[in-house]
Amino acid sequence: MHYYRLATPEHAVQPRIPTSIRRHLPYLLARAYQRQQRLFEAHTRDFDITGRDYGLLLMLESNPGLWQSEIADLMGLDRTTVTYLVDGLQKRGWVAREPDPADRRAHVVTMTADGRTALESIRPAAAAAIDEVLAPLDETERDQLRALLTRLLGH
Amino acid sequence: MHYYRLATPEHAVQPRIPTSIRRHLPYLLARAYQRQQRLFEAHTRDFDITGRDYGLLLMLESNPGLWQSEIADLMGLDRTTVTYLVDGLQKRGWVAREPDPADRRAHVVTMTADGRTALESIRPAAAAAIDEVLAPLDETERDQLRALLTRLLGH
DNA sequence: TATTGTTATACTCTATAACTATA
DNA sequence: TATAGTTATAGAGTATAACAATA
Repeated sequence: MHYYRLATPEHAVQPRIPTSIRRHLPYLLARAYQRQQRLFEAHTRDFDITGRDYGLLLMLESNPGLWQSEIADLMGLDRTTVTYLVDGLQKRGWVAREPDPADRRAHVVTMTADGRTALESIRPAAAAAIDEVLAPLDETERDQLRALLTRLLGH
Repeated sequence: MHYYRLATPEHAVQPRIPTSIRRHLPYLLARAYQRQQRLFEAHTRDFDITGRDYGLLLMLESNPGLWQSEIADLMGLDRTTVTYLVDGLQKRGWVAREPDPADRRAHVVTMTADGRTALESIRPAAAAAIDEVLAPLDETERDQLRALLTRLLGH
């Protein structure tokens, strides 16, 4: 890319991200997230799923019967966005909504058998994506990153 | 929120993010990025700017006269997305496009005087946002996070 | 009155494809 | 032929406001 500029003395200096920006944590965080998103997409191209869909399935796996408002809290999303998200998974037959007998305003969301099957088939691809994202870090560094991000989030 | 559930024995267990997810790096990265985005928005509400706009202005500050294709490379974006991004900043009068005399296919993007003024007025709010995001970490931890994310990105 | 969820709607961001102008 | 940029267009994701059902 930009061969002409590189070959031309006046333009021989390739534009670079200045150190002030390369050391800027918001920039690093945004680029890391961007890379993670793209690698997840690349690895799960054969499955009709996004990273967030996958995250919600994991959430439901360990926490069956969540209310949509609870999903909104747990994922930091608006109620209407959760409606949209659950709609999509329900159309694929991966989750079901049932009214909560204890509070009929609320709908309880659970994974279906098809959802569990889909989750199992996607899991290896998701794991491969994570492996590629984290490839530059050894186990100790991954633990450090986990600890730092956990502190950052106040968890 | 969910007062009824909390007050009811059957529902006394508040739904929690399971440890398996709380320790999941993709989840932590996504939440950290989400938090950063929202705090930037909250702090810069008085200015008509997004985090990415701000990042591009910083990029142009230290690298005046970038081609749009170079911006695309540096920010990991598609050419058409850069057109859209530069359009927005140009409408606000913060950047200007000029054809590069050395290669008239390309447009050179520079900050205007108004752009520099805007950047200076926004900088304190952006800094406050970053301070709030990073508040849980001391200087040593910030350096560690910088180093780990830099390695993650292969920079 | 407050809360859960839905719907209608609109806006932002992103990318693909087809184009133009230059190289 | 290949590259830089634009335009038209479409799709994802997000949110606000108004609403219905229930508490």
